[in-house]
Amino acid sequence: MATHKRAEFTEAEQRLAAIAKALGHPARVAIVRLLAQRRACVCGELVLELPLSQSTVSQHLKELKAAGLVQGEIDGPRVCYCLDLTGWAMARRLLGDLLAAMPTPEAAAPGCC
Amino acid sequence: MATHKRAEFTEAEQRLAAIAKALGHPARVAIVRLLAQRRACVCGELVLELPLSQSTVSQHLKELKAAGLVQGEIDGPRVCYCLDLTGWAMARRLLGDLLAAMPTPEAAAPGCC
DNA sequence: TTTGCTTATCGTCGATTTACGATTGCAAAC
DNA sequence: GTTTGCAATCGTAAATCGACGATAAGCAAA
Repeated sequence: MATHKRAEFTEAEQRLAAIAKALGHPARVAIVRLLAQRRACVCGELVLELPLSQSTVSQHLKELKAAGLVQGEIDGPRVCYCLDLTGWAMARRLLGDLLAAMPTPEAAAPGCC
Repeated sequence: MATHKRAEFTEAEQRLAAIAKALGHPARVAIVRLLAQRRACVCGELVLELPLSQSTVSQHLKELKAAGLVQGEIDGPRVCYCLDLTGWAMARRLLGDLLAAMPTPEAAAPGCC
């Protein structure tokens, strides 16, 4: 099998993978969509909008926060969540780069498949 | 905790999540990048380019195939892998939709955070 | 047919994810 | 100082993931 190239993975690859992973669950896609929709920051309303328990929603929010896609600020007894626009700018850049590198069906590649 | 809305999740949310999940690993990002780079379909060369064993690479390819992002054709003793352009068109659409729904830092939202 | 190469699959292991209820923590209101 | 309400965390259980070596399967050439 020869030896590996041990190239490990690029910083960009890991960042992109982390963002993609954070979006790799329907609930988290739904959450960011909800946050984008009502620009005003909802908090526990998310629980009412989702078919999940409060603790589960809290965990998903934690992962989105870790991925840098969501911010949370304590606002009195409740917590105000909203999108982390800086993180989304990064996501836009990384995803855009990847998609730009992928050929489109129109520009059919001369490849074998 | 009131009762849930039981909205479950949209078809689009699930599709997008599946695609994102497939890209949620650095190795798989690296694989699709390699496939885009050398338009000609590489096969086991991927193993040489990645710091992973043959079986692991095969599994990642299987997941990418399941997500509709990669195609494989048997070509004699080896297998010819390449991007599934139809799948990438879908990915482009779904990811584009999501990113379009997200506010940019310039268009600062009047929200609370 | 047998050999050799390439890829897929099996079996396994530990780590991680997903989900939930129960508990804790915290800030405001009483 | 209590009480109330919201959200985070803990603990847990089932499922999935990521990785590997070993083994099987497929095809071409010898």
